[in-house]
Amino acid sequence: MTALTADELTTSVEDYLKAIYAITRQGHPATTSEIAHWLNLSPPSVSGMVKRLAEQGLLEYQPYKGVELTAKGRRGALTILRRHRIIEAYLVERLGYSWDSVHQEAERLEHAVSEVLIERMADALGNPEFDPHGDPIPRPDGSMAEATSTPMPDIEVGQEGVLHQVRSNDAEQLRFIASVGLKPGTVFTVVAQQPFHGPTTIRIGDTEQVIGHELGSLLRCEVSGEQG
Amino acid sequence: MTALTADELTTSVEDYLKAIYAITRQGHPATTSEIAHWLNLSPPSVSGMVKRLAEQGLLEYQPYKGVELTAKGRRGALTILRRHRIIEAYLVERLGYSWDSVHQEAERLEHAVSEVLIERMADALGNPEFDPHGDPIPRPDGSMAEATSTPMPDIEVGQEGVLHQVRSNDAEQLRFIASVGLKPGTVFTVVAQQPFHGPTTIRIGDTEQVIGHELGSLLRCEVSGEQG
DNA sequence: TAGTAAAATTAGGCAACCCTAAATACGGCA
DNA sequence: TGCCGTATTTAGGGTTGCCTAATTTTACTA
Ligand SMILES: [Mn+2]
Ligand SMILES: [Mn+2]
Ligand SMILES: [Mn+2]
Ligand SMILES: [Mn+2]
Repeated sequence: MTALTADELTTSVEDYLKAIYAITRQGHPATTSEIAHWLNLSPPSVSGMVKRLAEQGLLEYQPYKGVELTAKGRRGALTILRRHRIIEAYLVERLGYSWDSVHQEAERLEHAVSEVLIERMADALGNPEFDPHGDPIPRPDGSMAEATSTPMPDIEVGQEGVLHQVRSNDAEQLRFIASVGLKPGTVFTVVAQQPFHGPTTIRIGDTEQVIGHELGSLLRCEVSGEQG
Repeated sequence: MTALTADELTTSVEDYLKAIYAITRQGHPATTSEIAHWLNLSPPSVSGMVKRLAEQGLLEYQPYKGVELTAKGRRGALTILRRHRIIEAYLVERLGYSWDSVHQEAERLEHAVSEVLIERMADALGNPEFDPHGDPIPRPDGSMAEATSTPMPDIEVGQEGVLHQVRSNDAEQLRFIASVGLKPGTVFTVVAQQPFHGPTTIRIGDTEQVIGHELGSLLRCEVSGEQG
């Protein structure tokens, strides 16, 4: 009776769905330890929860084989993702948050807002397609814009690029990226690229910055042309 | 260790503090059944929780005698009340909510917003002193404006009044009040007042409305003068 | 194909909260 | 003063979610 009627997901469940969605985006089922690591929980906690989620029909679970979301689970994940990203956009646009500080606030609010509030925020912003990190905002029907963009280290030396998307939720990483003058929309030129996963050197305006490969891979850019 | 460091209160605890604050405003300790009724819980649940809150130093509890908030508990209650009322004000001012529909949304959001967000919302609104229902918004230091105002049934026939405050959280009551054309700020004239807790008849613009005594008592007004 | 290290699950617990049923305390009245 | 109804607490349970320690499974390697 509860399972059929209650459409409400708990905060924990919503965060699990988001995590599993993010992990499985990479093309493989989410393993227990990946989920545990993502959510900062112990593997046994994940094992237990995953069983409950499977019972609720939110994911398919094969012991020792990892999990994948069902259509219902994916719908849930996309709903929360929409909430999260609209909240982030709203906080930045209307309440003066910096793009590298909104994530935490959204992480809590996403579980407390109503559908009505989300749609009002979206309307107030003109129904944006991307959040402040360049992540596409799922539409109410679950579809979303796909930003096909290039990791910064893959851009050839001499090319000019625009940073589109920062694929990180880590506050320290985001703060660091912001501190070197990068944010979605920033235009830069690749000055040098070390081989063997070495760092990328870029010029932003008249300052040069060196970005390690690990961080650089999270920066998704559009190549905007040759630079004399 | 947990009790001393962790300043975070759970959603439940925050709602208990608000309830107890509201009840004890009336001048007497809050009884178990009053709290249970206010929060829609069973008395045993309240008995149990109240013990936990006393251990956390949020209230003083004498079995069978009711509870009263400690200074710490009152601080907590006022913090949530500030959050709740600023959220209500923001939703009405900036996101097009009607004053009779914001309460529920605020009831959830109040537990999820950070101090930073609340202060940004308050700043965006110019640090208002009252929420959309006319309730005073506690300031960060815990002080608040005191609206000394008159219950509608106490206004003499022929007097003009301004509705200042609607002392109800009940969605149906609020909707009804809104439906007869009343909201904080509405000017009206008392046309008739039945004795023995009978209804009040008022004129708003050119329509007359009859308000029962129970509802009328929740409507706090300022008498603005004689009306020819 | 046996051996093993890593990954995952099971076992056993705990804290927060809520509930119903049963027992008990309180306060007013006869 | 003693009885009685009401308010309150205690007893006993349930769910969600998280944890550590122990066990089991898997997959890889020798
Ligand atoms: Mn979250
Ligand atoms: Mn984002
Ligand atoms: Mn609440
Ligand atoms: Mn209010």
